[in-house]
Amino acid sequence: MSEEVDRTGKDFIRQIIDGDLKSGKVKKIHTRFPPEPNGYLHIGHAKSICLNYGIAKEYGGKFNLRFDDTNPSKEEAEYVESIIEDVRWLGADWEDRLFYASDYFEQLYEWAEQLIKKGKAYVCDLSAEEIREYRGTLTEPGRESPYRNRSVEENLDLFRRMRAGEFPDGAKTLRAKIDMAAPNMNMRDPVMYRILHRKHHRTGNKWCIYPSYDWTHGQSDSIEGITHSLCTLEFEDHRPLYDWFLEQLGIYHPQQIEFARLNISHTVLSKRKLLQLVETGVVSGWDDPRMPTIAGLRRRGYTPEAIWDFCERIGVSKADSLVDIGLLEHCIRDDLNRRALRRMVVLRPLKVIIDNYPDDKVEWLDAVNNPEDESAGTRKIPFSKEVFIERSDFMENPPKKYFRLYPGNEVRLKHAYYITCTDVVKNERGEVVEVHCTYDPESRGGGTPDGRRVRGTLHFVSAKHGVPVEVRLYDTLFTVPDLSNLPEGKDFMDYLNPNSLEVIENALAEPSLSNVKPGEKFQFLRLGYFCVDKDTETLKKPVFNRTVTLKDTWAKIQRKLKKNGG
RNA sequence: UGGGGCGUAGCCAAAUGGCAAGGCAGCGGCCUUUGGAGCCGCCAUCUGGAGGUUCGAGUCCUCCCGCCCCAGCCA
Repeated sequence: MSEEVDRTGKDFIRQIIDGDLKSGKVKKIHTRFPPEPNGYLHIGHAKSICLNYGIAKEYGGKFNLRFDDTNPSKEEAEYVESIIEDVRWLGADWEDRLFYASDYFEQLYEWAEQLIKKGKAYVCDLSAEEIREYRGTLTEPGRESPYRNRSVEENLDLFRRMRAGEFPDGAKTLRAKIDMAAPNMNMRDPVMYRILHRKHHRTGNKWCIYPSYDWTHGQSDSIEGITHSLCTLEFEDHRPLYDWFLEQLGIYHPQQIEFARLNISHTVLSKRKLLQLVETGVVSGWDDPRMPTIAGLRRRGYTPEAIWDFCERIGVSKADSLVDIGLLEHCIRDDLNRRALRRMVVLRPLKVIIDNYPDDKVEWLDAVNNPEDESAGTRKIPFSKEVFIERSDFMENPPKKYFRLYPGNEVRLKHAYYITCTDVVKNERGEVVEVHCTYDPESRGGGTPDGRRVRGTLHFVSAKHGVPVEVRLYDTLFTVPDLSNLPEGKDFMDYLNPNSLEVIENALAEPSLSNVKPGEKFQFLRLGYFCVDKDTETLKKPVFNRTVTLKDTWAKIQRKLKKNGG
């Protein structure tokens, strides 16, 4: 205790921050999340948001949301709106500090003139292709542009005329004058401004030259007084360039720290690939419940709490990783287990007729809403002579360890009665269409005075009370875990999972589910967690998305039996 | 073959020269009116490899191997 910094268990970034605080390098922590509005946010961005906002909160500091909107040809207002919504939904609070890099265009322009005056930047007439040729390769140094030694006066004049719109797109660029032989490619006279006669979503037609990301990012952080600029690994070798700009300008210097971006198995996390999925119609949109976007996860039924939990569990480091999607699923199960109300829904109904139950009798039985939370209370569920059970809960010739309904076996209908299978009715194709049972009136509520045990408990829906609902079952978007390392000639689109969506249009739900609102979440007993989809309003019937299944021990046993030749 | 990073269990990830945390997955068992949840136990004689320094090395040194990123007027 005392002067030792306790770093145990903290990620390396927090350890650095602890050190900076202790040494007095910084007094208050200030972080930011700097998205480019050219697509929807995904779970990888959530990692960054949780890191940046989490740190600001833990250290009593501040957190900014800033759009890095330096490229009007890719960016749209729709994206800034969705991003704002998603960051807010995740619970990160930027208070009154919502900024745009485009807010700094004028300042950036002035700074550019400053560099020109110092002889550290020049207007270059080389075309894009020529710049590439002059840049050299990874192993050979580049050559200096023939325009590199223009006078300050000429550069200033040309740059001002670039701004004034005298030149067409691509005719000229403003470049930093650094070192064409630098082993770090980023230092080989990088482009600071390009001519782009394009309308910007915020500045409109005010500008026809736009600053590059490299020329914008570090200074934006500097302007905002960001103490720790957290970004992903690919910007590590841009850091010397940012340092160079900041030093030439003589302005406040934030500390950049890089961490590894998130990868998750069986999905892709790159805006380019996600855009492709959207544009090719493989998914219904950025918020398709199969998408790893924040909007998709939200529609799928994920909660901000589960996403935060996930981001905390995966940790932060500099090692490339591929996190098992099972961990994400664990997090949402863990959260929903505690808070989701239980309901009964039968996906693929099989009729059960209880022969010794009175024809027109209906009983309303008590059912616990959530065994994990007594305060969730109870509800009434109807029971009658004819009920539906899950087709998979009956087998005429069951394998070993099958505890569900089969001829002669007694099972419990959850919250209701014990029933015993007495007969099976089949159609001409030999398919079971109806099962006959008898019930034990003594077992009302699910237990008997004699205390005898039944191994199986089934969910059910009373036939005459069942409410038709649509249920959408999702699986992973891709069939292989690692989409970053595919065989020669294969593309990630070659591994799309044809069964990533299965729609069940005629499931039957208990009556309490007849009136639900989009976003509401439930556990359907023995099936999984489900979330009411927004289509509920347009389709005029309840539509549920399966967020995640329950853990399925029986499926595991089946797999084992199969493997052992059972 | 230039530069910048990274290698700890099936997957993440701690460790800061003192006897390899934790989580997910997996495997046993208990319990159960959800084959859910919960509970208990097991799961690295070993840190990419080889040498070296040290009483002591995942941590320090040397060499080697492997993987990722950089040649946009994208971010």
